[in-house]
Amino acid sequence: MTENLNGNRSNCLQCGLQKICFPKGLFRSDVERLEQVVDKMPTLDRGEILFKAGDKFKSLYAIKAGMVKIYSINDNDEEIIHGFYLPGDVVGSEALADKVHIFNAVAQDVTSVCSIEMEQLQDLSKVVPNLYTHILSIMSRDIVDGRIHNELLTKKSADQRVAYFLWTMVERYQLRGYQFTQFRLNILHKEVASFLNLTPETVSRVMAKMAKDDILSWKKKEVNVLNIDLLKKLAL
Amino acid sequence: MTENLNGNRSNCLQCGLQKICFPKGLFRSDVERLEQVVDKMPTLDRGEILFKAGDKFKSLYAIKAGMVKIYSINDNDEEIIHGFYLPGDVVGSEALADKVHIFNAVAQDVTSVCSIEMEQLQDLSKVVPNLYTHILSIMSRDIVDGRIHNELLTKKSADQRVAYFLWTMVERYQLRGYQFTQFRLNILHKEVASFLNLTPETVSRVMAKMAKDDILSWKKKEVNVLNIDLLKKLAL
DNA sequence: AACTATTATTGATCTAAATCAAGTAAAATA
DNA sequence: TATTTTACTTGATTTAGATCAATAATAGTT
Repeated sequence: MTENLNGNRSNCLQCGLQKICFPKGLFRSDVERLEQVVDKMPTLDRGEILFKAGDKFKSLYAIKAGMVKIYSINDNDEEIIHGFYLPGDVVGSEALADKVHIFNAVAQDVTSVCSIEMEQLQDLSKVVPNLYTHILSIMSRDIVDGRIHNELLTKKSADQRVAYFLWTMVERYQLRGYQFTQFRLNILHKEVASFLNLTPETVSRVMAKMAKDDILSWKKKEVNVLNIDLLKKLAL
Repeated sequence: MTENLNGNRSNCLQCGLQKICFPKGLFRSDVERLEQVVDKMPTLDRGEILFKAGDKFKSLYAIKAGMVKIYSINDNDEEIIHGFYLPGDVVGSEALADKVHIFNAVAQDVTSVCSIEMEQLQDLSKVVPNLYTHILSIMSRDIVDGRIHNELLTKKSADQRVAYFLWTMVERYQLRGYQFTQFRLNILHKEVASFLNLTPETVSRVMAKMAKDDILSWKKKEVNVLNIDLLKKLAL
């Protein structure tokens, strides 16, 4: 195990995200060992880069606070957003095969991230085999999420896509114990549009309809959920 | 290591797919050990099920010959095809998190499959740590493939989607050392349509155009590539 | 506070591919 | 082989959401 001189050693045992994040399902003794290879990184401001396409892959990243957006740029210079990641989520695993990142990850908001160096993690896995099982789980979820998202984009109407996006954000914040009937969502319409394969105009029109129907309002980054049941019904 | 009484022990070292399939990148000694946990399954006929949504996950499957289609059924009873898998490809990893399959896998043609029981694989990984690295690679590729496919479905025209699909099939068969200017492709138009989020009518129209332009013909399951450069150009 | 640059809204028009329709061809079954 | 079913083809019409356009609101900067 290498010395950690500059990095800020994290404290998984104390962290409120234990039940959601990387230590999920590990024994207390294993989490104590895991801590040894997890570093807290300097806080990122909105727009700051966590990694970008072409960067060498060295670590997985667990979001501690804030939000991270994963995206690529296509031939048309369009930004294609593949996901928004919240506290407890782990990003970077798609680079494991080639050890090079092929997507970009930027802080969507003031964001704090723990880095888990892959080499150290693999060393530790020899002692804590559960760790590998856990990475496998995270990745299999990513595969499934990708396919579900595919289905959303290809089989659902604009109304359903926007409703589903908002409803899952509500669900995810709720799971993390946040206030979820009223929360800050620092995402632009054009980013939602990119994620859902719509135009900002269409997102705007759907939002207007939702506000009119007293389902949900989203003004100046503040989401107000007015009728969660109707939102869910629209989403599914 | 449990006894293997009924299964047909496979022979990875003799298999022509070594360079593509699961043993890729493993030492000869490791492949010898891997063989011990790989069983050849009875050949599947077209339409026969490898696993279906709801089945308990026990094994990963490596395709030895033929083709496997992975799909789900949505609320509208539509078949949503997530991928066609060729010899050397490994399927089933998306079930690792919950140990339950949520997609269906059926033989698209006469198909032969090797099964790799996950528990045995995990036992073996304690001795051959490279094995885990390899599963991780396979899964990270699946994640990336999903996102690339997403981009195909959302940003490309019907012409481009069909061209890309055919071109990748050509590439994949070529990689496997098959004849690729002329090959059997036992997939229905409506299946291509499902995979590419199009209608069979649109696929038919695109194919008609490609035949007219002497790029590629596909009649009675037989593909004839007439101009691979033009096909590639259309695809990218 | 004034200025500038983004972002969001709303309406009018357009378009790629879906849907509808009506046939032909191929494959499966008797 | 004849019959039935399933798959493919081609044309006419429709439609959801994109694009174009012209403000309005918001955020960032001097």
